[in-house]
Amino acid sequence: MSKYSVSEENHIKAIFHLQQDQDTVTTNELAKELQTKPASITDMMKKLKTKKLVNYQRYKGFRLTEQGNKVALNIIRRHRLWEYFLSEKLKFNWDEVHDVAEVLEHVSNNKLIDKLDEFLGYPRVDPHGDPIPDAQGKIKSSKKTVLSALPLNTPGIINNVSDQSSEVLEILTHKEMNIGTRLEVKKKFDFDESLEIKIGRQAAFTISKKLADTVYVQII
Amino acid sequence: MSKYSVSEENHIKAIFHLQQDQDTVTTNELAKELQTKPASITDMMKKLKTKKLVNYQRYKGFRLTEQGNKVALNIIRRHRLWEYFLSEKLKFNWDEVHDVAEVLEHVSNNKLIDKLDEFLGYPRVDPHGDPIPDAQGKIKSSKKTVLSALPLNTPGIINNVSDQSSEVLEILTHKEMNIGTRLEVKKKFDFDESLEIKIGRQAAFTISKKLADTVYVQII
DNA sequence: GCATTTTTTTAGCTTTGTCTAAAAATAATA
DNA sequence: TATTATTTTTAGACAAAGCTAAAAAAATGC
Repeated sequence: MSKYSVSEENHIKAIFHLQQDQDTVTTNELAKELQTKPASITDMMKKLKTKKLVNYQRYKGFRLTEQGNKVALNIIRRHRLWEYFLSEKLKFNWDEVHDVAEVLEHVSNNKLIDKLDEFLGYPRVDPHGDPIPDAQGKIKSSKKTVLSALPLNTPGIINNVSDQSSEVLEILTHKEMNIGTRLEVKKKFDFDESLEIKIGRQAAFTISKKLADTVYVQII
Repeated sequence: MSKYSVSEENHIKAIFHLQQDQDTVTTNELAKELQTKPASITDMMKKLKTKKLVNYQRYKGFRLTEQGNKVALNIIRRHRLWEYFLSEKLKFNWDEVHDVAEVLEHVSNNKLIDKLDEFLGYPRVDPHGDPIPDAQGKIKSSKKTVLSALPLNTPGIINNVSDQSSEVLEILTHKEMNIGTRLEVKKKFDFDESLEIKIGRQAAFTISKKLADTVYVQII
């Protein structure tokens, strides 16, 4: 597996994430995701096409090739292992790990990553509950139920948060909603779709639909 | 402390090392050290001068400013902490850590480095015995005696190896000469200045002057 | 189905960091 | 000291990765 530039890796990773819930990624979408201009995306797609990492025809959108997917999973593996390291070993808060891992993920030395994996005890999920691909790029995603769709009075355990921003993670921490937290939905308000949540024997509290859409639970 | 590019950091670090044993660093020397061309060095020196990191007048050589020294010590701190981490935690051999640390040293997040330092237990030397600057950039260098100058039958403990190449480090490992190893010089041969070394109760063996010049000991 | 809007691409420019070739300054030597 | 050799700098070019403005293609709306 050859080496790619930081910029190439960021493009590959962003396409990987975007193509999960759509069959083709557009120039504008990717430009928005990477906070860059559409013209720059076109240039990069041409380059990644010659490197056989994306399938691309002009005006037709794009997707990663098999090889592109492999590269993406490797980057994601590095990112999530570093996140786990920062959180478990260096005691970073879960809302601080993402930005640091964004830099560390580009240190592409496979021996380093495999030894880090071993040192960490082969963790299966990162601090946000996202699965960590193994050295072969295999990833097992647990089936996720979004909190906003959890039926009333059904106990669930938070196992994933889809938003990595410290904005969201700080609110969740403040409400004591962490990975592994067991909770139930006690009430749903039609007016604004907000939810009343109960954790353990604490008093119930209210969260917005928007926040509940970022949290995933496993029903137990 | 602002952020510098990888290339800028590499230039700063190289100047720092070169200026230890000379009062002024020349264009050609730095070009050789960084495996680049003299013309490129001139360009970079102009840039680092405007950033007040080097004192430089054309045709007159250069040195780091106070600020340049601070930046250099910070880079060296990062490098050596990562080396320690790779060696102690990830179980890399001491001849493998340098190259990986060359990349990791450029991740310039102070919180990361300070937390790494704490996690590692504030180590004072890296796997080659080189001192690790603290968060304030303070560095304490132990007085070093070069092995080739150690008097006969005087016990010493290896506390530093000045060559980071795996070539040298592999030979030393093979001869069981590591940081902390206690040894004595039993004989010196005038012809080629080679030395006969004795470690513990093993049989004595011979090493070349060139190798002995890379090893430093503390006399006990 | 044609005009308008939106999206995407192209063309050409900028910056960073490198290079080569030639010119200028300094150092070495006869 | 004059000449030659060496070192350093300048000038100009190139690749990577981004940008703006304009052109081209596709999508939308009446």
